[in-house]
Amino acid sequence: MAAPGATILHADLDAFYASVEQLLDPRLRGRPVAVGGSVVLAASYEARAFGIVAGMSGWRARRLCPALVTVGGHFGEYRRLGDRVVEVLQGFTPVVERVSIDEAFLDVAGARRLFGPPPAIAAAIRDRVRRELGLPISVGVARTKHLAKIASQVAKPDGLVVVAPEEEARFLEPLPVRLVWGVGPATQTRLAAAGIDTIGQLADSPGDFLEHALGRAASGKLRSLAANVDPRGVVPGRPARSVGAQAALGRRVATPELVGTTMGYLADRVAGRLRGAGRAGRTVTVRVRFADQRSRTRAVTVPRAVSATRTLAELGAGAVWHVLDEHPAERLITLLAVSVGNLVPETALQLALPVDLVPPVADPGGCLGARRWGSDRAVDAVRARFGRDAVGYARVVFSEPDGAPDAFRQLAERPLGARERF
DNA sequence: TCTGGGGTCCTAGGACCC
DNA sequence: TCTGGGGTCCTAGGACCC
Repeated sequence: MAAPGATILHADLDAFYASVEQLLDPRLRGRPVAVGGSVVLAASYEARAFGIVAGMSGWRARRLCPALVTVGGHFGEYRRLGDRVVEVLQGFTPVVERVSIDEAFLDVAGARRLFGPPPAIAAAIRDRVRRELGLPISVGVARTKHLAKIASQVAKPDGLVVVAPEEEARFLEPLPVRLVWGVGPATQTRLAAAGIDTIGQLADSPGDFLEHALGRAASGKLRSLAANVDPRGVVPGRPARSVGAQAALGRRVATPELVGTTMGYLADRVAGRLRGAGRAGRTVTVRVRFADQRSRTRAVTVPRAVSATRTLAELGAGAVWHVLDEHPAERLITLLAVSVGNLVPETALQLALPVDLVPPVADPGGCLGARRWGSDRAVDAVRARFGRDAVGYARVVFSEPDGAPDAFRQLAERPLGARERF
């Protein structure tokens, strides 16, 4: 079998939010820019030179760089420009897998006849995104997704790196293990303790050592990187496997009112997205974080998939109380989260079930859910016309002035299915 | 002065069935 | 009845990524 050749591209916009801000306001170009308020969501490369990184508190960032320009963020523009970039990519091939708002894989194997060899396509993409949208984008080209992603990281900022098949080993050898997908701070520390800092050293270490240190899956992933076999193809439009939402609460006493209101708010968000995508889920998982930052999760799986707001809120609140009852000494909580997994398409059949077929109590997602689903649909329709705030739960409880804006939440959301456009 | 939110995948153990 | 093996589903927690 012939080698497939380096046809996988990973395209990654550089310091995306900050670059958009510099695009919108020319006065910001060349200056250290941070997007966000109390927390830095993104930092321009000029700001990164001062050691400022995403996730840092705004307070600390300003100490590191007094000249830092902090901007609130134009979240609608991020989404619009991210979508435009994807349209540019899709002009070269339909095989585009979007990973997040600012990042995508492409397989250009079928595009060579029209647009030339993959490195030329990568260069053309960079050129068009720069000229038509005014944004810097880095691209990695290789035989596998994994390697293409590493290549784009090496290419940053504003660069292009092509890894030819015969150069793979030499390319990887000196790179830090941290660039490997799946190696985070914990694994990096463990490897460093064993004297392993580079991918080359990793490739030279015995397989059973890796398996012992990292577990079967992670070591297998590393081995396949070293051998450069990556079973994952580029899959356009992979649907999400779970949908969730969380709310930080400060330090609050867990009262029935607090739990009920918060779960209502979170269920409203999650169930709304599920219905918007025509999906429902059977497993509801909640997370409770206590004042000491430790958290507990609890999951319940119901026979019939749920997408009604009130049903989800009730299941979630019940699970939260299970956790709280198991920790009677701790009454201060700092965060509540709910997530729905085991997703299935929401069929019309589910709604058409006769109301007297199954008792509602035994079937939280079904018949009772059907009636609720109808009123949820009415709310969805009003919101579609007049906006989220037109009807529903009082959001004012959760939108503290310097908390994450609602638009930012929506940016982090991943597409659920065909009906929900990214 | 330790910060936000939305996800994926893996592991390990238990329940249950054949 | 006991022992063994295999498969599936579920739960809780952790590491990691954007």
